[in-house]
Amino acid sequence: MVTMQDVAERAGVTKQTVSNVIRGRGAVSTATAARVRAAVEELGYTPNLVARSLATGATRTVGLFVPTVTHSFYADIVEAVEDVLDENGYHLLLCTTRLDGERAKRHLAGLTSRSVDALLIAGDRDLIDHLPLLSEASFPVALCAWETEAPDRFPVVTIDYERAGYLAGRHLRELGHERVAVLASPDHAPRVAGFRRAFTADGLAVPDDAVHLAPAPTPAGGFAAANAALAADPGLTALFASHDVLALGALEAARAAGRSVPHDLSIVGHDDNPEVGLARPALTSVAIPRREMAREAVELLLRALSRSGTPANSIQLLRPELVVRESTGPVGGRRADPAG
Amino acid sequence: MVTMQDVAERAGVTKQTVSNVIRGRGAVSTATAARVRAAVEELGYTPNLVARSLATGATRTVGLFVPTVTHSFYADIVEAVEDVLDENGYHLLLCTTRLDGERAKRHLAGLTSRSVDALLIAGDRDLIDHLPLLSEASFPVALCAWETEAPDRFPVVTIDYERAGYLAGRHLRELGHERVAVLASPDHAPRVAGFRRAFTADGLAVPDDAVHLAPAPTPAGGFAAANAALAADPGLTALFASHDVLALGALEAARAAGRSVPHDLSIVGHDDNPEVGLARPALTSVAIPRREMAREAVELLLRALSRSGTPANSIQLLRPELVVRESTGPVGGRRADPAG
DNA sequence: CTGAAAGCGCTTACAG
DNA sequence: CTGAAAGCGCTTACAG
Repeated sequence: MVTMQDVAERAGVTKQTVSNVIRGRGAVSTATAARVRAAVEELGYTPNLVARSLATGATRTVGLFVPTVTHSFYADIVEAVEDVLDENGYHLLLCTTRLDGERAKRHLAGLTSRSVDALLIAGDRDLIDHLPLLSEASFPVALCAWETEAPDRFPVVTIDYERAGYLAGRHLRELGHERVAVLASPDHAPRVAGFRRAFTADGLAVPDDAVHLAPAPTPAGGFAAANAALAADPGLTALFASHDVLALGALEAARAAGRSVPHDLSIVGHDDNPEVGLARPALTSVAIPRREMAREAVELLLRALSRSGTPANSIQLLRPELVVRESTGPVGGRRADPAG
Repeated sequence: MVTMQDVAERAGVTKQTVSNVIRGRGAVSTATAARVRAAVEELGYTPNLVARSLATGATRTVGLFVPTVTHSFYADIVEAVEDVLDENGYHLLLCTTRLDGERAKRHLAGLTSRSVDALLIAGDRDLIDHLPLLSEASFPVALCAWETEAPDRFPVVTIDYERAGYLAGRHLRELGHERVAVLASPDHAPRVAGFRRAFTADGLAVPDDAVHLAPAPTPAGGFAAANAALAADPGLTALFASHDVLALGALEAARAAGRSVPHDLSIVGHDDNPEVGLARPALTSVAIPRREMAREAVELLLRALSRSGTPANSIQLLRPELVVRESTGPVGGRRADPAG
């Protein structure tokens, strides 16, 4: 491979002049610079980034941990992270942990070995036990998409999940619903709490036994939970699913039970995944700004890097937004009027 | 940071003895090794991978280009690639090109600078114009998931897409269908050709005007194409969609046209994406072994690396498989008999 | 504006 | 089985 030394000889200068020209630093006469550039061109020189990293101590690479990339939520995060990185001349080292704590730990150890300038961990509970390993890390670390129990050692950029649930609840309240149930995943306590708050704020309550845990975070799980909810209280007029996939199952359950949505039953989801717009009826859902969240988290990291300091140990909450579609309507089963 | 030299001093040896112990190479007495290991432990030493890379010339990192990660097809590929890499002690540098040729080119240049040991490009037409840059690459490069015009300079691991289309066609033929149409994306010529071959093989034909290009690779695009197909030939008994998303739109179109699937119209998709099992009726589709394909491609690369040679310039085709579900049935609209 | 020196932290032959 | 030397290809002060 052609080295900086080769270019230097070709241009009749020393290698650090070449270095100066390439980095655009230091003072180099335009004539010399031109000669160097010509030599670079002729030789097809391209700097060895590994050597540069060893000299500078920076790899211009950021590590990202996500549980998986097969969910649109994390896929969006990965792409948003990559966008910010790209804008700033950084590369992305990706690790999906896939419910494998050992694997997560192994990769963590690899990254610690100075191959990464900063690290972002997106909602990755596979890593929760290994996070202490990072407290001695020599590079900035941040957490994002963390709904519960974020270790307070690291800066966090996440969603105001409690408010997300609240928005869903308030929407249902505004439509007049009083008897409602929740289909929830175990990890979604904050959004469930927010949902309930919207009712207690009005002097109502969502009793504990109206919260139905889904056996799995899948449509089938939502189907089962919705059936359970409907069986427990046939007088329900609305359902909040702590995740869209559960809501999709709930739509099925409503159909199976002969209940028309939203006339006989309103359903609100959470996350606003792309597929929910395709459901019939299109699902009302709480949209959470995933890409913005990812951007903020990376920018926090990059800021820390440029100040060569540790990031402020803060927690930043992005605000969710309710997206009203067709699956929610006023209590009482009034048909919507097609004409405006 | 603690260095190898620090460990050596602590253990009372020289640094290359430490190096030997860490790499498990060279002959070191068990007593010395134990002392070194103790020193490593006490000091919390972790080797600097960048320095090692500079010395060895290998980064143990493989680059992967994909168009996006938000499609389950590519998400699966990314995870499969990562699995193989992880099993072999390699890291993943990910680049999603997102229809941005300039960005693709920029990243390509970055990787060329010796920061990667090998490169895998998965079905990425954003890079097609920049592939020549890679012909001088000093590391092995492979292509996978390439349906058309794969440059014959690089080894390719892909799907026998022609056969995928053929399987769809043969299935329909076996069910007795003769008047069929195709909903296609422009990039899917091979699968369309395979589909047509199943008919010409039986002395029938799928005329050119029975191939309808979808305006977009979305359900809406499939909907429009299916409507066009049905309008052009109301006597159609079956539809082949070159991609599942189009098939999803076709299901809608059938519903809108008052045609029951599969009784009045059979529909076959392609790719066997996870969501098609959730469609109603569940979609018959051609499953393509994406993860296996990705594994093979990475293993090819890794093999080349261990032989420190260039990979054989070959093309390897993985075989697709038809998955029959509910959206296809015998021609003639006979209702399926629920009892065995 | 340009050049000589030292160093980043490791590994690779090669002596002993 | 262990150590002294050279080198991987850059960058960072520092003279001139």
